[in-house]
Amino acid sequence: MRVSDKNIGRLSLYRFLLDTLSNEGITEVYSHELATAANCSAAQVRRDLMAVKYPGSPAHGYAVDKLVEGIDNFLNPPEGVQVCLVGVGNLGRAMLDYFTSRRPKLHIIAAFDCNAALFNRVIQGVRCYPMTRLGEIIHEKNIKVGIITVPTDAAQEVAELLIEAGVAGLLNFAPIRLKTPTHTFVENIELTMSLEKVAYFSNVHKTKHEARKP
Amino acid sequence: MRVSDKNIGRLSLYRFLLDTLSNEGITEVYSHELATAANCSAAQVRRDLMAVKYPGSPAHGYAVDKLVEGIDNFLNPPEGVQVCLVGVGNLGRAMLDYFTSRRPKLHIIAAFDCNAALFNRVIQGVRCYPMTRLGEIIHEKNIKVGIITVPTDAAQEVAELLIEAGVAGLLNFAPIRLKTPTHTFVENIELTMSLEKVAYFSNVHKTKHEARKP
DNA sequence: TAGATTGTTAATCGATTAACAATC
DNA sequence: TAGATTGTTAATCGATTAACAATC
Repeated sequence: MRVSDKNIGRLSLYRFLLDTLSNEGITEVYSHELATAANCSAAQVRRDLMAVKYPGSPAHGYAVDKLVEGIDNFLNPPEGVQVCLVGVGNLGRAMLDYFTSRRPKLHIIAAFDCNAALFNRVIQGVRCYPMTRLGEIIHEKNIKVGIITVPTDAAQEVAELLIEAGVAGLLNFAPIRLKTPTHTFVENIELTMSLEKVAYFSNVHKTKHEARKP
Repeated sequence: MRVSDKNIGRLSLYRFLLDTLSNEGITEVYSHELATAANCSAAQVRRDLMAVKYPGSPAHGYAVDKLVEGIDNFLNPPEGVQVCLVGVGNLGRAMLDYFTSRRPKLHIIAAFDCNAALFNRVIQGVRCYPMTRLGEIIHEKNIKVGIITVPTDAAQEVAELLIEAGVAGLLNFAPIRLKTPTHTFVENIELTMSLEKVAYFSNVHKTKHEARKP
């Protein structure tokens, strides 16, 4: 089975729903329960979970804790993925806060900024370094993913520095299309698009088109 | 033609690309140029633009400025959409900053927080009000969209207050699935999913699956 | 005119779901 | 066993693209 962008997205979503169930003390879950929560069919859930290769049982469905483990192992390599963040402004701090202890195998282990007042400060458990040490630290700590939360003007330059230093994937919050080599994976967070979707599908437009959940 | 979530997303993306072209002083654009930039086919672009009903010309393609106008008119109602934001922490401030003057017809005109130190302060041109005045101000200013940037624990309660007050669409940054009535449109910003995608498709996994841009 | 692009339909492609044997 | 669910394929559905007449 080809594993697509959408499969990964749904697996991440199931993972999140399973966390919620786990917190409620629920130990078993059926495909149709995850389907309801994720807004898709039970067959879809079973199909997605096939990629994870964690088998369910006709009698008991899936064991919540084992399934979480299975999805984690599938999505992230066992040794974990080292992540850095560039741009410790409001958005950067919010992201350091957001990602703290959300996934055991995704570690933000360094932040970079050009503001000297931040050097060596620890924010949300992450140490802040000057931009000049970016290449050195990425090499040393084997960082493979970079989160870009710098102002738009600086984003392209930062992307190039990160790629040059050996990062293979970027999560980009700046509203520009980064020019990157084809072997680099870029995920753009398109916030304007998201707000525009909400504005469009809110009943403001009810007269034109029927609002619906996609 | 049915207008789907994806169409709206791409239109918003074209809109963004056109802004860039406009800044470079380019006045005409062909479908295949937008297609290259948006990573889709020229036919896709032409098909999407049909919904906008702004006609191109076989000789000159599309006029950049008119097309921007056309997309704006299509995506947002002429009178504009009033938006509020709840939760003026790091993320809330970052969003107030981000959305400033990005779309002429999407106006963030109020922010709410329970921190009394923020009351009546103006942040990025947006006045901050106490939560107790939420219903009153949403009515008064005819606000139809709410952005939720409060901590996870408070998100469900805030969503209910917003919907109660008459908001029709929500942009939710909290990592939970909000329980909302079916007539409310909710767009969830799934940041963990996004980071997980980057980690997966980065060459960390090259041995398992070929990394690709979706 | 010749060449290129637009608007639009038919064909294709891929993703989702229905269905069902195997299993508990 | 009977009833429900899993894993998996075939059928369906919807979105994307190829193709082409109309147009500049």
